[in-house]
Amino acid sequence: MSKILIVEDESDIAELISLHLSREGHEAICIGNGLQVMPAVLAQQPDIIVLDLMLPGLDGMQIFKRLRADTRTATIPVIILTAKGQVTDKIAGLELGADDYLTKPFSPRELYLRITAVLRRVKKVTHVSEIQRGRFMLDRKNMKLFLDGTALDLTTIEFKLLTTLMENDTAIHSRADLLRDVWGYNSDVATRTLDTHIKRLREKLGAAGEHIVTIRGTGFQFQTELAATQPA
Amino acid sequence: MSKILIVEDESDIAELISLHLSREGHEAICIGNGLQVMPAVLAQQPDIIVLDLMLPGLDGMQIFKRLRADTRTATIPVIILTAKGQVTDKIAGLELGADDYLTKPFSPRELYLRITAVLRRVKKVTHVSEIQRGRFMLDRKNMKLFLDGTALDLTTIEFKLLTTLMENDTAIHSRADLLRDVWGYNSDVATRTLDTHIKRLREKLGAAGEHIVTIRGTGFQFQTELAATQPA
DNA sequence: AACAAGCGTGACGGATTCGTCACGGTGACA
DNA sequence: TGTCACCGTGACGAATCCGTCACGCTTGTT
Repeated sequence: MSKILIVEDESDIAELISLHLSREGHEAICIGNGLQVMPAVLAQQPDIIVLDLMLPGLDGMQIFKRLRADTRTATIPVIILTAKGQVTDKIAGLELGADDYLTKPFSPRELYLRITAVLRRVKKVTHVSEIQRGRFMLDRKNMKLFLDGTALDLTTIEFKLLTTLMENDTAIHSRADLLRDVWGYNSDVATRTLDTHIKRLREKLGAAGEHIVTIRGTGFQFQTELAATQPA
Repeated sequence: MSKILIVEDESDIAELISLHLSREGHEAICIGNGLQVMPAVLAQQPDIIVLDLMLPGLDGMQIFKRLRADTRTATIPVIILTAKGQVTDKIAGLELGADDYLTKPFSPRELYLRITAVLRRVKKVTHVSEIQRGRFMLDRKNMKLFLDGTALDLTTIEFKLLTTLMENDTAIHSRADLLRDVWGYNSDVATRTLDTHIKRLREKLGAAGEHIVTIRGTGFQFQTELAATQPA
């Protein structure tokens, strides 16, 4: 559920949009130009704004510029509505930082799709869950490992094993810990499975496999910075 | 809040650490080597011990071995402090079961980070990478789905598909969107793959599979709250 | 009612994944 | 130096995963 502020003077259009959006589970608030837009935005804190450029009083573009100038509202996504003829010269709106635009006439469904698309895009950006360690970057969302910028495909277990190791670099992960965290084994079982997967990980990492260090008799450790090797 | 026992003879270092840790909301207790370590540990029952190996009297390593030998203290995490030069020969500490080590000089912040990392690992405190939607709870970390509290195993693709759907419930995900987000397909390809995986997901969800709704001609949608079905 | 487009479903086979085992190598310690 | 515990590695087979296809059903339209 998202809160959507609609700035539109034609009340029938506003109602139509609002009805459709609320049916899809959103909260739609409509205001015309008679009311001040900026105070309404600050009061309502909408997730997204739908702005008609063809407002009779203050030019819609002026409102838009004001929204972008104020730091409190600059990050709120805006979808612009224009009439058919305005399109070309008003695409300037996009260059000013609008997230999308729509030309009248349009179907409520179309607007809805644009809104959800924009919301998804915005929310995705702020929802990144990544682990950065030196040359390594773990992308949880896409279950990928980036090594020096190039993507590597890992299997489910490999990914989880590496994630566990990397989440606490500098920490030693005992065999029992890893078997518990990655495999869910409770009791300490004697198995070579862990070793095999460590090996497969190191293989995929190539030379960078050295970052997975064996602590003999104890377990394994991910070292972001490799200890300097003594030259001969 | 955790209780941390610091075994350190240099009082200024001990105070610095203690001050920093207490500012972060922890309870820090400092003792030097003049006092008996083992009795202090047994009396205080700390959540974690920070042990300086460079104690003048009894060797720090001896204390550490004793901590590990006693069943009452063997499970308490220990972070070892060493001077720069000692590193290589003292890594032996790790093999004896230390959870982490730090070489002097170090910043209090660094120690704090290590401590919280170890505590998190031990306490199994998981990150908040969870999505809650009605009866469903997605656990990103363990790639599991909890439905009404019981865990369901999903395959990699199934998990990602459901995650994508659930991240924006109320949004309709077009076939093209899903193929792009889950499979990484760029162009719109005609395939039944998506349908097959939707079906497999619904199967695993059982009756709750109804939460995945088909929007004919458009795509799919995850509905946290099912629309009321009209009785006959 | 007839039709077409869109969707659900079962089955199949190739590909991947993963646990296990045996064997050889390596480091620790006496 | 000998011994032993521990670790690395290659191979193998079972299980799973997953894309594809054919076919039938459903839905919406004329």
